[in-house]
Amino acid sequence: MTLKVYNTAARSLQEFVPLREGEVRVYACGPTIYNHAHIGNFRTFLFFDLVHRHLEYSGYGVQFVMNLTDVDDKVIQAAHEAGSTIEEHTKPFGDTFLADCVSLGVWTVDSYPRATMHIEQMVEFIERLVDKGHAYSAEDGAVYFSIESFPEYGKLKGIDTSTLIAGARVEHDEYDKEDARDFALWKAATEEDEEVGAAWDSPWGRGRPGWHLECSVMSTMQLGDTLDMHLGGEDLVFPHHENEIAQSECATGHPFVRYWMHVKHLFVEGRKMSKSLGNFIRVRELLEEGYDPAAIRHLLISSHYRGELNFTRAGLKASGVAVQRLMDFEARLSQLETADDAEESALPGLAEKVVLDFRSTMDDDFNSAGALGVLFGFVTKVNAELDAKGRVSTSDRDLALGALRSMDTVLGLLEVAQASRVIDDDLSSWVERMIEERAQARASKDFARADEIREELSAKNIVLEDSAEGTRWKVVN
RNA sequence: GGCGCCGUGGCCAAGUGGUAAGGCAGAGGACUGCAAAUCCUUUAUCCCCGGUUCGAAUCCGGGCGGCGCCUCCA
Repeated sequence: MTLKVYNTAARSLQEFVPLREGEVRVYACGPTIYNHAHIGNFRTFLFFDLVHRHLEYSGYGVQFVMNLTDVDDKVIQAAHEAGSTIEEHTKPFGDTFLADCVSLGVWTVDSYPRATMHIEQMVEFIERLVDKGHAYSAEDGAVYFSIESFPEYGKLKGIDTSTLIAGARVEHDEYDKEDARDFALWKAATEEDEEVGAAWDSPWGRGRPGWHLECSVMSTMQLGDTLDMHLGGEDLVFPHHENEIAQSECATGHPFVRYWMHVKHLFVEGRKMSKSLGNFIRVRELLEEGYDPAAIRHLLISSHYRGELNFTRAGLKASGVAVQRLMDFEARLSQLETADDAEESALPGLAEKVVLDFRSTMDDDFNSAGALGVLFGFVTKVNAELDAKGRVSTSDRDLALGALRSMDTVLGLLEVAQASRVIDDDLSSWVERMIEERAQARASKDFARADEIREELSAKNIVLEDSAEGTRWKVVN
């Protein structure tokens, strides 16, 4: 029962051993808040959440930090186009991002540092690098990291740095780098930067931090020189994370990250999500269209994070049905009438086994797709047992329910589904009255009236289920 | 060009050496006033060819097909 994670740096599965026993310090590269987050972002953030939840579930003390990038080229450009400052521009997107997280059940993390709040620390960090000979200030007012001073550069991505010069289209001409591969730690302020409030004083004049810097500074500041896990989208492996390693290890003298994990980008309707294709789907839109947030969550965690995932409306619909099955199962168990003189059932055995299977599947590099399979297999077996037995003891029922809820602390599906289906008391009492009226109609064999009531409720997404114990109702999305 | 990934039933998706989890959809059945929910039954030569092995979806080689990164896109 040990956690195994795929470490990008090793390009293989490794047993997870944190620096300090029982504690895990995680840093995740969050969004750049220049626009609303899209579902691709959320595949990644939902994976972060799965890691967060599973680590806690496994008994670790977790310190989880996720940055929000509020100053970089994209932010500056967007603010400029909107005629506002970067602060004004990013504020609402930061807010809606956190709101989207709540909608999809992404747990709050310990800290959401923003680059603009750590300019001073970044300047100090650069000074350390300059002092140690890993960085130099250039004529153009920028400060660059010297790749040559860090022979291990390229180890994360597994590339030979010498190929960078020949092959890639490296930034050139307008910069005064000593080596084309060097990257900026500090950039001199342009007129545009000043206009949108993205310029600060520094020993090298007015300017702003390079994008890679914020993560190195904020992560080591809050979590220490060596992080247990660093997470991000696959696009960040190079150069972002490679550069973070270079900066951090040169500044601190310690290994930066023990385990790197990267999430594969998702597709939409079979194609890459991109501006040119205009196929961005924002979480906001889906929620406004009335899709169940739990269905979105289900779909985004239904395939392994390193595998392909093609996001489609059809898939979302299927996920919605799957979530409903889970909800129905939870309702069946929690509303089950138990009998303490009931004969022994298979529930305790099933409950114990499913949790073990679930854990070991999640321990296998956060295999959420496999874990869902384990969960749904449990649903079918328990339903069958309940059909066969009729009545079970309270303790057997509670064991099954406990197993279900235990697994959901990691998956968060019931959690999100229930949160989005809150019904007010007025509606609730109205439904109860209608059910009562229908019961009378049925008792007097007035099935026409009974069906009429069912229709009326159905129009409001309320479904009735008749059973031996009476009529239950539920809201479906 | 360099580095890398993927190809499992109608759709989605686990499994990575011992003869195929799970979800959705379809068909049939049980139950039901009708439904819903639930259960049962039912649908896979695991892209192709060759090799290793007692045994491969799983390992190796080749082929075909799809894709990613190498551009401050999660």
